[in-house]
Parts: sequence; C-alpha cells; structure tokens
Amino acid sequence: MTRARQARSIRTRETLLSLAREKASAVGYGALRVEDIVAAAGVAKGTFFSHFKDKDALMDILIAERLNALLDGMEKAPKFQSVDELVAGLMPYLGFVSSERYVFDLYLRLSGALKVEEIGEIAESLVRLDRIVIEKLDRDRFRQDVSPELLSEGIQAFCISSIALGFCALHSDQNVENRLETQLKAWLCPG
Amino acid sequence: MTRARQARSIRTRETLLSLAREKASAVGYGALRVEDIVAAAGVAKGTFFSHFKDKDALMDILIAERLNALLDGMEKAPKFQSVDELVAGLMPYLGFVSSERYVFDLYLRLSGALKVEEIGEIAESLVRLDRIVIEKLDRDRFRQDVSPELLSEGIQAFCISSIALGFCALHSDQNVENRLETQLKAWLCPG
Amino acid sequence: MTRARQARSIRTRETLLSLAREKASAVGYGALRVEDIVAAAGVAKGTFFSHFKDKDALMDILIAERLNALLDGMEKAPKFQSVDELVAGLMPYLGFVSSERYVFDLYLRLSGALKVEEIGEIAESLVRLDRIVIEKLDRDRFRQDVSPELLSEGIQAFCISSIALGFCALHSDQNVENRLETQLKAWLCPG
Amino acid sequence: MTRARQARSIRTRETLLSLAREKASAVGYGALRVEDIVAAAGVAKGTFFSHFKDKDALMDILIAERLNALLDGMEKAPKFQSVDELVAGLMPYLGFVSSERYVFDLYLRLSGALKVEEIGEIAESLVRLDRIVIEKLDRDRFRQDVSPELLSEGIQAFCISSIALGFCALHSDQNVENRLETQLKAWLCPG
DNA sequence: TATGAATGAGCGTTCATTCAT
DNA sequence: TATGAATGAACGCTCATTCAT
Repeated sequence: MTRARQARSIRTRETLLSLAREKASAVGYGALRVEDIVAAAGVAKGTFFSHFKDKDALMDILIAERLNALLDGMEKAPKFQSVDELVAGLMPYLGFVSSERYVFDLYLRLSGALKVEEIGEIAESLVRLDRIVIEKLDRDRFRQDVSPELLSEGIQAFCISSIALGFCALHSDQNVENRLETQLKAWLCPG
Repeated sequence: MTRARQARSIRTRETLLSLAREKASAVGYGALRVEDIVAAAGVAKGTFFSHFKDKDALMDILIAERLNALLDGMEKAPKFQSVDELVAGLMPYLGFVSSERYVFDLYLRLSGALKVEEIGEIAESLVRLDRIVIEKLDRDRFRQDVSPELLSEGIQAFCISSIALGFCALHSDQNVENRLETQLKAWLCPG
Repeated sequence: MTRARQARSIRTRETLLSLAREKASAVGYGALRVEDIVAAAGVAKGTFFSHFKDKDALMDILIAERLNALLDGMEKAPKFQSVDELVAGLMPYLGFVSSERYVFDLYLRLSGALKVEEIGEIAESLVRLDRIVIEKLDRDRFRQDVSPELLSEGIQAFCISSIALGFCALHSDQNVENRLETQLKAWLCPG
Repeated sequence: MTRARQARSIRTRETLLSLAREKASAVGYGALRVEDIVAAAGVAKGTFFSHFKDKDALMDILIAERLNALLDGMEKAPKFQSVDELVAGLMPYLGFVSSERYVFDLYLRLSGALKVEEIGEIAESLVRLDRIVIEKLDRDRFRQDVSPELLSEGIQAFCISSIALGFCALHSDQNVENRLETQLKAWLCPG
C-alpha cells in the first residue's frame, strides 16, 4: 500500500526531473522555469514543491547529476601521471561548470552550506571529486612534501580560479585550460 | 546655472553614496535596498539610476572603497618575510570579503567582466591587490622557480578557496586563516 | 511634475476600480479574481498591489462604495415616522449586504479592525449608517426612554441578526424583511 | 472482524478529536491544521476525511462541545431575575465565542446552514441556547409585551453585536460586558 | 477504513529597472 | 537631472480536499 504510493511518487519525481533535464539541455539551466516544467509534466505547481524544496533544490540535483556523470568518467580513467593528464582529466568537468555563468554561480553557491542538513548534491559531489583526485594522482609523479589532501584542495582552488578568470575580460590572454595547466604545474611540480 | 546643477548633482551622488554606506554598515550589504537609500536621501528612484548604472554599480563602488582602504593598510606594511606575515597582512582584507555571503558573491562576480568597458572598481582593486602582493613578497624568502605574477595568482586562488570553504559546514574543522596558512605554505615554500 | 504623475496614478487606480466594479456586477464579488482585473486593465500584477494592499482592500473599497451609494439614498429620504418606513428605508442596504454570502462575511469581517489604522471604508460607512439612522429617526414616533445612539445600535444588531438568520434553513419561515420588522417594532415601540 | 474494525474506527475518531482538542487549546482554534492533527495521530490525511466531512465539521464539533459545556452551566443556574444576572449568566459563553476572531467567524457561519441536512452541532447548540434563555428568563421581571421567543432572539442579536463591536477599535470605549448590559436593559426593560 | 500523493487555483511577493513627462 | 508610477516575470505559498489503490 505504502509502497504503491511511493512508486507513484517516485515516478512523478522522475518525470519532473527528466523533463527538467530535457528543458535544461534545450534552453540552458539559467533559462529553466518551474512553470514550464510542471506544465510539461502536467502536474500542479504544488506537486513540484512537494518534491523539491525550491527551484534551487532541483537545480542542485540536476547539476550534481551532470557532475557525477563526469566524475564517473574521471573515475574510470587511469591514474594521472602528469599535469597534462590531470588537466585533460579535469577539463570535461570544468567545461561543464564554466559552460554557463548561471551554472558556475550556482556551483559556487551550492558548493557548501552553513548547515550540515542543507548540504546538497553538488556539495557532496565536490567531496567525491576531492576523493577521486586524491586517488588518481600518482604520488610518485608529483610533489611529495605535502599531503595528497592538500594537493587536491589546491587543485580545486586553481580550478575555480581559472574559471573565474575565464569569465573576465582582463585575463583573456589565456584560456581556462592553459591557465590551469600553468598553475597546476607550479603547484604540483615545484622546483 | 550649469555649474550650479553640476554641483547639486555631485552633491546628490555623494548623498546617495554616503547614505548607502551608512545603511550598509547598519544592516549589511546584502540587505541594502535601493528604495531605502532613495527614501533616506529624499530623492526619486529614477534619480538613483541617473547616478548609477544599476545597483551593482553602487555596490561595486561601496565594496571597492572598503577594499581599497584595506589595501592602503597593506601597502604601508613592510615586505612580507614569511607566510605568517603574508597571511597576517591579508586577513583584514579577507575578513571583509568573507563577512557576508552577499559580499563574497558580489566580489567574485564583479572580479571580472566579460567586456573591458564594464570593468569596475572591484576588478581594478583586484589588479591593485595583485600588484601589492607582488611588490610585498620578499622574493628571497619564497620560492623562486616561478614568477611573482604566478605566485600572486595562486595566492588569490587560495584566498578565494579558503573563504568558500569557510562558508561550508563540511569544512568547519579549520577557520579561514588556518586553512589559508597551510595552503600558502605549501604554495610559497615547497620542498 | 509631481502632479502629472499623480494624475496618471489616479487614472490607473480608477481603471482598476472600475474594471473590478464591472466584473463584480457581472460575476459577483466572490468570484472576482485579481488576475482578471489586471489582465483586463492591461497592467502588471505588481501595479495592482502598489495601489491596494491586498485583495480585501479592494473589496473593502468596492463594497463600501455600494454601501455609500445606498446611504446616499437613505439620506435623501424624509424622516422615518414608523418602523415600516424605517425597514423600507433600510431594505435596499440590507438587500445588498445579504445578496452574497461572501459580501455578508466580508461586511462583518471588515466592519471593524482591532487597529485604528486598519479601519477601512466599510467600517467608516457603518459609522455613517449609524449617524444617518440617528438623524432620520423621528424621535417623537419612537421610544424616548433611551438615547438615539443606543436605538441605532440596536437597529444595527437586528439588521445583522436578521440577515444571519436569513442564511439559515432553520429560520426560513420568515424572510429578512418580516423578521426585521417584528424585531424592530419590539425594539423601537415597546409597550 | 467487523466489530474489531468498528472499535478501531471509533478509537481513531476519538484520537483525532482529542488531539485536535489538545492542539486547539495549545495554539488556538484558528491555528489548527489538519496536517498537525493527523501527524500527531499517526494516521494519513485521508483518514481524517473519512471520519469528518471536512475540517469545518471537526471545528463544529469541537466548538459546539465547548458551547454545550457552557450551556450546561447555564442550565444549572437559577432563573435570571435581572439583566445583570442574565449578563452574568451569558458571559462565560460569550467569553469563549469572542476569544478568537476565528471562533467568532466560524460561530456565525455555522450558526445556520442553507440546507437542513447540513445543520451541525453549533447550530443545534444555538437552538439549545435559545431554549435555555427562554426558560431562564423570569417572565415577571422582564417586559411582557412581546413573546419570550422574540425576547430571546433579541438577546442573541445583542450578544453577536456586542462581540462584533468588541473586535473593533472604533468602539473600544466599552467592553463587551458593559455594552451588552446597556443594550439588554433597553431591550428587556423598556420604559 | 486507511493511505498519502496529488491537486487546485489564486494570492501575494520581490525589487531592480524603465520611461514618459 | 529629476520624478515616481509602472513594469516584469517568475517564485513560492497555502492547505483543505480528493482519489486511486
């Protein structure tokens, strides 16, 4: 009984998610409208809000989904033996994060939350990214004077920084990839 | 006549700025409303927009003002001989940037602009920060295998990263300052 | 300058009011929808709410308008020499109040407010009704052992009571008018 | 089986009622939410509606319960020999009716119903109030030119009216009790 | 009887920004 | 420059009620 209902509920939720996914790939995440989604799904607005706290909660799921898919790819790759390989491994992920200003802003905003109970999918995917980077770095190939955890933290800092600079006209001399490569070389292979 | 008008205009602008400054320190930057400012100034809303392109332009000025005041302090300090000194020098600046989520978000967003002509005060203050950091780093005390420019770029990346993590409950084990210190030591003094 | 704007504002407000009035007479007050009004007026929803605090505020004005028009009629009538004349004088007013359950409920709810600053048009029209009734009662024809103010208060109590009973199946043996007449005779001409 | 079910059903209904009663005394009738009641009872929302036609039906029962308890007290009292005694006898009842605007509104709305089959507990308690008042009025002490039924009707009208005025800031010069007393004296003892 | 997901359908909010005067 | 009414365009809320299982 209870289970049957849950099945229906799950179905509705999936419908909403997949329609949102579809719309997002058509018009971009920033242009997604709750009303369009519910209209397409043929459900009431109230239904949307009984499945997702607010629009951001949906975006969090949607974007994290994409991030996780990209992390899946990263996970399957062999260990990174060089900065070039690392950058190559990161680029699909970063490409998505920097694909829309809206996505980048949301990514930053939802990267963390002040309350643990508000930690969402994106924040968790960042933990996963961290873990993957740590695992995939072939320790022999990179500096060993600091912990892998710290290395990973730095890598993420440089990723964010590169994307942010990529959105800035003052630093358009290099693209995200080149800048990141330069920075990561200095970070991972000093001396 | 023209002169009188210009004088009045300048006065209006200054009034708006100083009332905004005042309100911001009372309620925070994020809670500042154009309506409140114009009401306090006794002018119409339209007047506000004939003085500032948009609300962001005002916030850009207001926040950059604070940043520049903090940079003034940094400029007067002696050269940084150690990471500790560097962190100590940066903290007032970072303290302000991390004082409100709204300020941090705006800082990131206005750090750059896609069009050169849209470069604002904050973006320029960042260039200044970059220059100051480069000047103040005593090259003999820090790694010399990379350019000062790159060093500075990394320092800024770690600053942003530390603040972002500071807004996240998952990383509350350390405060901004400690995290930054650890990272900068690894960045500036490898090996 | 200021005046010109005010004129425009007044015009918009009047447009909203007259369209609402029109719709109300077409579909009834209870079926009035804010969206229909703004759609008909061709203005944004925000405009509606900058003219009226909420939907009730509009209804208050609309209903009070009607009440006042009916009070105008009452005011022009000669003094009431008998209960029959009083009832006849009151009936148009009561007819409107009892025309829709929605109207009656709103009438009761907006008859007063706990805060003076929230006193609205309906509440004020009630004060006017009170004054008119006091003026129009030919003192010689009715009981003189109590003040006209008290008489009027009682008349209003019986009006409300009659309408309320009119909405009740248990008391459908008499109509509003008959019941009121009986009650008022006992109230105004005891003995 | 059937018996067991019926027993369970009755128990569920009682549970809902008593939890509702409890919540109402904690937060007031107006703040009572079906959701809270069913959550406290650990049953589904639908269950609520298989026990009560709608929320009003529950409120009708709950409020009528209280009214009847107060009427029980009134019934035990000796006959009213004066207006003062009558007012004193009515006050507990009126105190409850005027305790919350929500209660008063519901009281008025459920005092009658357009269809006899929709007559509920409150409406019946009003009939009872009417009967009690008629019985308790010592005819010798009050006007005898009109029927006790009419007297009672008027008393109820003045009760409603007094409460309504009590909810209005414009008439806060007197409290419910004083106003009622004045009105009833004029109504019951003219001349 | 019980379940609980889904509904409905309108209200009110937000507030930076525009534009005709 | 100044005015301030109007805009826009969606979000989120409400919460009693229904209905398929």
